[in-house]
Amino acid sequence: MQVQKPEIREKILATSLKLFYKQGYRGTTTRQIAGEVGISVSNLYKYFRNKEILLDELVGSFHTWYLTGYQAILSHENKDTFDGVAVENLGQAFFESMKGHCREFVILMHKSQGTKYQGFKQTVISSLVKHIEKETVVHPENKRMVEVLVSNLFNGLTEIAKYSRNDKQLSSHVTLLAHYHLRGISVLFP
Amino acid sequence: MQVQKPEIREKILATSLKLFYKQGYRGTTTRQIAGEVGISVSNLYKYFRNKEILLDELVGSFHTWYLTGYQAILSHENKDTFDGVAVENLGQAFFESMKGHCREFVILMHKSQGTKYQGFKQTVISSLVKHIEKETVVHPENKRMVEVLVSNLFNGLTEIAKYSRNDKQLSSHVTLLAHYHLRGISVLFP
Amino acid sequence: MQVQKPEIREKILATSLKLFYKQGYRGTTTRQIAGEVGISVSNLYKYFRNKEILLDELVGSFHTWYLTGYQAILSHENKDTFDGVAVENLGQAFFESMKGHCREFVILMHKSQGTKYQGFKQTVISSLVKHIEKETVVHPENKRMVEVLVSNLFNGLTEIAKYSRNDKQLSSHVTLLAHYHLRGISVLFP
Amino acid sequence: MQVQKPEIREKILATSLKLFYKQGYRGTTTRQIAGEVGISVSNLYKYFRNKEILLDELVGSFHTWYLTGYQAILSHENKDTFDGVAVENLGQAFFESMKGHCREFVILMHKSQGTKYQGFKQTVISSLVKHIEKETVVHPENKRMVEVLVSNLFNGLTEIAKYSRNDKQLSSHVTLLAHYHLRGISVLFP
DNA sequence: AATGAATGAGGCTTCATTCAT
DNA sequence: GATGAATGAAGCCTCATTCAT
Repeated sequence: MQVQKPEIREKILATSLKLFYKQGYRGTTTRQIAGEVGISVSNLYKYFRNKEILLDELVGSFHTWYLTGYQAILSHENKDTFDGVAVENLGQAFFESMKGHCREFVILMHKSQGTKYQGFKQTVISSLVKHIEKETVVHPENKRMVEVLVSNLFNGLTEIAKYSRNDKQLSSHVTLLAHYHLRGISVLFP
Repeated sequence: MQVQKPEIREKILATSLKLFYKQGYRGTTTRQIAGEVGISVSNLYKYFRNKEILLDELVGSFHTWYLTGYQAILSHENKDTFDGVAVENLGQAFFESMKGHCREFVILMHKSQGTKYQGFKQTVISSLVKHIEKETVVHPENKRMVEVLVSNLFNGLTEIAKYSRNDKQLSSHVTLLAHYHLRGISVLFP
Repeated sequence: MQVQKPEIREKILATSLKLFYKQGYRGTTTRQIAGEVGISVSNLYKYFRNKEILLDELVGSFHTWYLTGYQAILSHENKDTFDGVAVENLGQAFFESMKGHCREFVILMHKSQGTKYQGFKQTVISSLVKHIEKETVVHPENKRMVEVLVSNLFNGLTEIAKYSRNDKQLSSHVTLLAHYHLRGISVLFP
Repeated sequence: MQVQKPEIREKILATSLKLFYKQGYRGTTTRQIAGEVGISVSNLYKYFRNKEILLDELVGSFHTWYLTGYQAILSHENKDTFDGVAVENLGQAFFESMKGHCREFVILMHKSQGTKYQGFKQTVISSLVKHIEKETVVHPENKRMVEVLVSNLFNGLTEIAKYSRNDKQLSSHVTLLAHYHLRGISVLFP
């Protein structure tokens, strides 16, 4: 509850983001974070009550925001979600959802084993699957396959998020991915 | 030295497979394995010299076999690989490569962080990407995207492996995935 | 309390002797002993209640016998000790004391850390030192030095015991050592 | 990273020295060290990365220094080794080599089983034996005996090291030992 | 506000020993 | 008489976390 130096706070967050992203939550040590920041471990705990809260600060609000916007899309109230921009299509929607938060997205998707966020990937996949099943008649023996393709969609998004260096690249590759996905998906609905 | 009672040995292997599969290698403790099997931790070590060897027994031979057959496919000597069956196309090849070893495949792909197998996923992806780049002219700005799509292909295989209960399902879904993939990939080569 | 096969019993003893001699008591494992004997560890325990008792069987009687004869020598009742042979001098006495039991002697001297025999070396040294001090006037500032030389004497005996392959060699080298010792010791009593 | 409170660090070193000295490296547990120091085991590891490093800190630099000076003596470049003092004879040389490091010497000689230093004793003995054989004609049947006497020499040094409380005592006893040794050794060369 | 000191819990592994068949 | 199965205690080490200054 004391006045903390914002620079340090930010540096801790930045370093944690980098390390969680590279090594995962479990694979990253408080000692390592403190070491790279250049402070003592005990000082780290002055800024963040514990390791999980660090993760919360990094991805918590994005997590909430993402799920909210995501649900909105799925329930067709999506005209104005994701940062106030009207989303016209899948590619654009996903681009908006990740823009500026690629590392958070990757952490949530692939690097949160052992935390309360570990179900994120499954959640977003399942939601979209259910949505699709509501909208479309899915042949029972294809149900699993729909899950696979949705998983693939998010896997692709995550991979793109990993290397994207700017919005333009992100946007164009996500669009490509959406096309790839949509063209491919027709396999299931001949 | 001595051959142990198969029931327990098998139970350990089955339990480890289940837990590694669910929580990953690192996320699974010897205590937990022993606990679920219903034996003491020290007894576990009578059956398997250490934790990594448990993983070896589970995926080691599959790992070797997979990489061998995989290289054969990539170098076009693939007429008779993967269990002696002639493979006519991508779907069939991947089906043959996973048949009967779905859980092993999943563990190698997604659950081997912190072991000598941790590079498996990257290896199979990179190999295929290089292969594609040799065979096809890939526009530089699409290179990353090829990686994404290959990653997607293997992600799909892994997801299918997760729920497949019999060869027929596995075969048909892998084939579907291959079609989905090939149809979708045309996006990159308009 | 069942009838045990003498061959196995002997083989266990022989193997333990060899291993304790080579690696020390602590450095030798019951598994290793059983393995080299070719029986199960649990069977080993049918023959010997525990690891320390194994050591007892190997060196216990020699230990008692040694100390008895040794005390006899020190108290000048040594005319007929050590295997019924009259000992005329130091070299002969020590030869008699070790003859046929070199490995036991070495184990007692150097390889019994962590057992009730670990004080053996210190005991024999101290006894002889006290004896000398009773027999001779030792200048106070030389007292420690007497201990050193006695320790040296036993160290030499142990080293000779390590490589001696027959009684003749043992006898001659122990005699040499005694001469070396006696000639050298005069340094203290000029 | 950080410099620790010297008191505790020193207390750990002192306690380890004492315990290694008394019970050997293997016979001493981290629990025991921490217990005697009055800290938790985990705290011990804040000061020393692992058990072997504790030993290194205790004897490492002495070990290097000793072997260097020792080789110098053996190759007759020994006029000015061991702390810059010209050594005129064996006794003086050994005194210089041990001065101020008696406990380290003892640990290296007798208490380092199971560590990288375990060959020290054999090394110094073998070196000197080889040196003697180069300088002198040793009758084949006496070769073993030379080894025994050299072993005895170092055993004596170690024993003296064990109780020596000051340089004067150390010096005079080492000198006495050298005389004892040289006078005794003439037995082999009559 | 910052840090060195400290720790309990838990992770992997080995060992001597017991038990049921 | 022999053995595979089983175990508790202990060993080394790391980690997230707390406390006193």
